[in-house]
Amino acid sequence: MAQDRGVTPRSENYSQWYLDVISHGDLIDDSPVRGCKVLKPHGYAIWEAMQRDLDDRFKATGHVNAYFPLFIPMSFLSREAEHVEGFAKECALVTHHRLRASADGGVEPDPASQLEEPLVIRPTSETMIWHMYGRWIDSWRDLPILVNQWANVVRWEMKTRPFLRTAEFLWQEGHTAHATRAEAEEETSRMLDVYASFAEEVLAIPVLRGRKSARERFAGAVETYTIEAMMQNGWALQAGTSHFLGQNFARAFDVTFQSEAGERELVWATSWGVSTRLVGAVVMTHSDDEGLVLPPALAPVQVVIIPVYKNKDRETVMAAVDALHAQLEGRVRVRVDDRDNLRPGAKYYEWEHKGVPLRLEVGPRDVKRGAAFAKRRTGGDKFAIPFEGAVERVEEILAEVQQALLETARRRLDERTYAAESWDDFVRLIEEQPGFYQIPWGGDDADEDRVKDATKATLRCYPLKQPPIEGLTCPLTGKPAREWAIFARAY
RNA sequence: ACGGCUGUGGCGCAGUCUGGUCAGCGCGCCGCUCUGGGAGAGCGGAGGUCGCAGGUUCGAGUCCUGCCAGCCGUACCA
Repeated sequence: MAQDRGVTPRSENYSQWYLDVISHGDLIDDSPVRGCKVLKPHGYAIWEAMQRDLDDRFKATGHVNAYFPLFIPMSFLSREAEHVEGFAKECALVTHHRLRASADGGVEPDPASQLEEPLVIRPTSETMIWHMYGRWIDSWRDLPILVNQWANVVRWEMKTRPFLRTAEFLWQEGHTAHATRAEAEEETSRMLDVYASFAEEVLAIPVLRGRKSARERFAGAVETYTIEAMMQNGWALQAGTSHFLGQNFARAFDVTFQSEAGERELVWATSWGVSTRLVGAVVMTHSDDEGLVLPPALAPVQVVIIPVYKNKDRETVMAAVDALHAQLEGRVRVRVDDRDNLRPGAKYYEWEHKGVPLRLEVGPRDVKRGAAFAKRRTGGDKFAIPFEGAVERVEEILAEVQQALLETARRRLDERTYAAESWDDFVRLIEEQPGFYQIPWGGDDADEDRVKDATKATLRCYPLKQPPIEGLTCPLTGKPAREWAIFARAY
């Protein structure tokens, strides 16, 4: 079934391409539970690599990790009015704590074990954490609290897509408490910058920093800041958010502190998070019609060495492979594929599908001339890398590939950021030419809804970098322009 | 959640309309041999209560009902 081994081309069916890349890359498997996926070792390794790098960045900015419970008393969710409205529709509940044998031979909840108050499986942890912060915060000397947690959360989504939207997902959520508004605002912006530089430096995904409109803002936040990435089909993907929560949660959970001046004041809050959705962002940003492409800085395996030999050459080839492996190990993430039941060609395809940035082939001819035969995952002809000094050359190549991926993605973001002259113009263009539309926006919430109803495009953000807008008129509403806004179709 | 389509060994499918050698094909998998620079070949094997539960019938993969899951579209959302 040679024809079934490939990936559906992007041009033919972009959604199917995405699913094919993930399945050929061996990242995920279906689970028996609706909307829940299994992260297979290669998929999880990508998330682990993200975790490691992000965790270092959080620590470097003064944060510490902690862990809060999965179960939240249902009454907590109702404390903050907007928050409950935002999440009520997608909460899973635990109502019993015991099963018993049922008449049909199976099991059923034991009615006697019904909980007095159902527990919500956390869709996010603001409520639990602010309940706890109430116990921890007494004086200005207890502040700031800069805590992050790595956790799973559950949001009962109707429509799921691997990595981009699943019922259960892995993420980190930072929750900080501050004595002043300015300090909390500064934290919000600092963490947005952490996300943006992580996305660009490690994931090779250029992002647009912006502020969410009221309609798109996190339920319970005063302001939500976002990094928006552009996928290869021109759709936007919210890749991370940082929220200025004001005093909303402090008020809801009655968290006050005594200031230096001796006054009782409400605590200021932020929260910020990124999730396994970022794996989907990487897949969609860099992969091609051959399959997965991983940026070297993120790739669990950066270099794979494939021995090529006839039986009579086995020993000499393997000696050279082992020497090369020893040279690279510790400097780059390298793996030797010495499986004897596959021919080299089959291995090439497999590792290409898994997104490994660089492949080194070592056969009798290579041993003779003292160089490995190399191939970049991202294209170009095969080329020789002399065994001597190979590790430096390999590191150079990985750095080049990393850079090239970022540049390609950045070019796409730039080239596909458009303007629209009028409502009709916009409605037509967003369909024919998906991308980011930079609009001098003058509309209100209702106008925003009208755009969405007509085009499915949403106001992704108000970019933090705002060109002058004085005197411009909003092409979509005819009203005086207030602020530049990005509109796009989004995941 | 709504509408359309789909569910048959691990994967991709044929068979369903017209109920009765209809449990089949390709790939993959296991064993051996020859092989080995882009998905190798030969020979020999293993593997399926036909998504689940009821119903109609002498007889159900095939017909009926319900449920579950997946895909596409729509609505909602990180």
